[in-house]
Amino acid sequence: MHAYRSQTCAELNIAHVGHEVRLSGWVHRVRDHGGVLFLDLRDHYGITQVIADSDSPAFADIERLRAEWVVRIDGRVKARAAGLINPKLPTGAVEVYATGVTVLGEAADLPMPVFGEVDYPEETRLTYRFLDLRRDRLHRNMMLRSNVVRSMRNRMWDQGFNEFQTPIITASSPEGARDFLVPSRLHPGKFYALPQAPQQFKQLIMVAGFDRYFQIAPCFRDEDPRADRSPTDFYQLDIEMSFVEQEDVFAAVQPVIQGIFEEFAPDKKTYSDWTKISYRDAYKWYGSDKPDLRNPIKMQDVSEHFAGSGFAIFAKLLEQPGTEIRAIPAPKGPSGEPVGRKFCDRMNAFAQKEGLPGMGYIFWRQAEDGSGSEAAGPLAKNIGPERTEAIRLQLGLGLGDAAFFLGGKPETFEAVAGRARNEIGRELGLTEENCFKFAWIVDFPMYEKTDDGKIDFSHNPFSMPQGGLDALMGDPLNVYAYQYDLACNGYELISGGIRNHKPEIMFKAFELAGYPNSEVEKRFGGMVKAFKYGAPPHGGCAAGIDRIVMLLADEANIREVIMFPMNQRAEDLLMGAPSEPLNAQLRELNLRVVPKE
RNA sequence: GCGGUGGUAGCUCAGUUGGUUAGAGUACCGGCCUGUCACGCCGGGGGUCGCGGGUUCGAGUCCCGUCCGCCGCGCCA
Repeated sequence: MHAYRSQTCAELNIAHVGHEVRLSGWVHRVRDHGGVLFLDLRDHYGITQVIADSDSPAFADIERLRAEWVVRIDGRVKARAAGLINPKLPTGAVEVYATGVTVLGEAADLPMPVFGEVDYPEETRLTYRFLDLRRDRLHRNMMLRSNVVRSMRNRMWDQGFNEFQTPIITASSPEGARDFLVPSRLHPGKFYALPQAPQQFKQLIMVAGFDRYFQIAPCFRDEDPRADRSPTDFYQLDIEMSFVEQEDVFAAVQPVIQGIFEEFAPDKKTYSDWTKISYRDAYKWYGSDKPDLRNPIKMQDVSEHFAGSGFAIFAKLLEQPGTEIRAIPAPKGPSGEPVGRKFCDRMNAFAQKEGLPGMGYIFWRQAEDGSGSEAAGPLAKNIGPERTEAIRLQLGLGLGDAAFFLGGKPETFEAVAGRARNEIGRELGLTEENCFKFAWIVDFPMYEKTDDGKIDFSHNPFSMPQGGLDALMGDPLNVYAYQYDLACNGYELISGGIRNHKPEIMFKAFELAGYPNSEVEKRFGGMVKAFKYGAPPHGGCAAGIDRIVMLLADEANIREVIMFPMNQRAEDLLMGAPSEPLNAQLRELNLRVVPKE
């Protein structure tokens, strides 16, 4: 007999009746009836009921077992009588009559239960992560994650991609996020950095003459977390290909991602028409570069109806250059309930909470004289019936529907309008459930104006500007990059681009952002050098694995799909990270800690 | 850094307009129980009501400050 088990806790069935077996696992639950006691034994695979009565030599020992002790049970498989079968357990037709028990590991009083579905504080969950991971939900999420990663690798290999590993301790590169620095012992005063992504390495791999690279790569960024953003580190399916255009990358990636969603979310609809939306349109229509397309609401420019109208606030606003009035249509939901003043006022309050002066609105209600619909709301009165009707027609709205209006320079209100769109779609029940809707967001602007009026990269500095060197000779703000994101249900799942592989275009691109050639040589020297010796056109992308698993597991928080996540303050409550170094360590590194303030 | 929200037993929570000794479930300890599978029944231990200050005859409750958690904003190409 094996030292610990002859079967797992999921294996036994009617065919094993009469067999002498040995099981090991955790005491999931004990039900002590005095003369007979039941014990649910749990391992990674499942649960098997163990029974002992007063005739059993193991009875006294089993009686003192408590939840989460690790035990080995010797016993005999019994068929359960017809009325005693538990249909909720895969092993529910049998039970093991215990003849012996060995305690392999006792458990102290639990700070939280493993049994049951009760929610408990995240701080406790993270401090005792090993207990939380025993619970069904996290255990399932982690297995889902493992299977997703396996499937990703298989799908990539099947398409002829090769997996290579790139350094973890490497050079800092000012790509965007804050670096994690690692002090160098051999070079006092110098620091390594953890990679924010294997970006430069994968491009070097292309220059090195390999093709179709991928890696399940850890990425490190020292930025504040969000519900869908892990602090410190996360994993990407990193991809790069040579001799490709944007469409080639899309064609390689879509089958992998779509296949993963179809494989692991069979109960949900995975849409296969991945539309392409320009970055500017995404903001205009959805107020976001990662729109949730399950929500049918599409915002529209309605400036013409307000220019010179009786609504002075908007009419005045429109006299300033670069301003627009945008409408968020809010058609009544599937309930058929009219969108009324109460809802409109609540959304107006929402906009004010988000820092805007407010949102004007019109809603179309049953006319008091019964003659069809009439437009109500403060805006309708001010602009008069003709303009109101023109707006209604443009937005395609009718009785029971409403529309919200925002004005100003679009960049000042677009993001809030996008969040309002989410709220409206959710509250009115317009957002389609149980599905995944994808869109490639394309044509990202290469540059943006910072608050102090300077030109800086708005996204990835390594992307190829559309139009090449020529495009960089005009207004930088009109330059678009071969750069794209994949949006799904309001999340950014993938980000990528066709890379800039020409040194002269690269120097020019950085020059426009205020980086002299010397700076580029200094910070990206390795890559620039490589580009001087025969670089192929190349491009790729990186998919957020944590986020993909999060969507598949139907979790709203990324920590639910990460084995050992940090808390919101980037602390590991279980391992006690970060921690203070020993003085000896600091001396060896020639470092001194300067106390704050 | 800013905003929202929360903090009461190991855990999940209740606690009214300020009013006696702060409750329930669960977990833990003890007793009873031979067919449970969220077993049941009886009893017991367990509290700095996040912390500090204030108002009051009296504060878990009201006021001020502060710390911590979560969510969002900034930030994250």
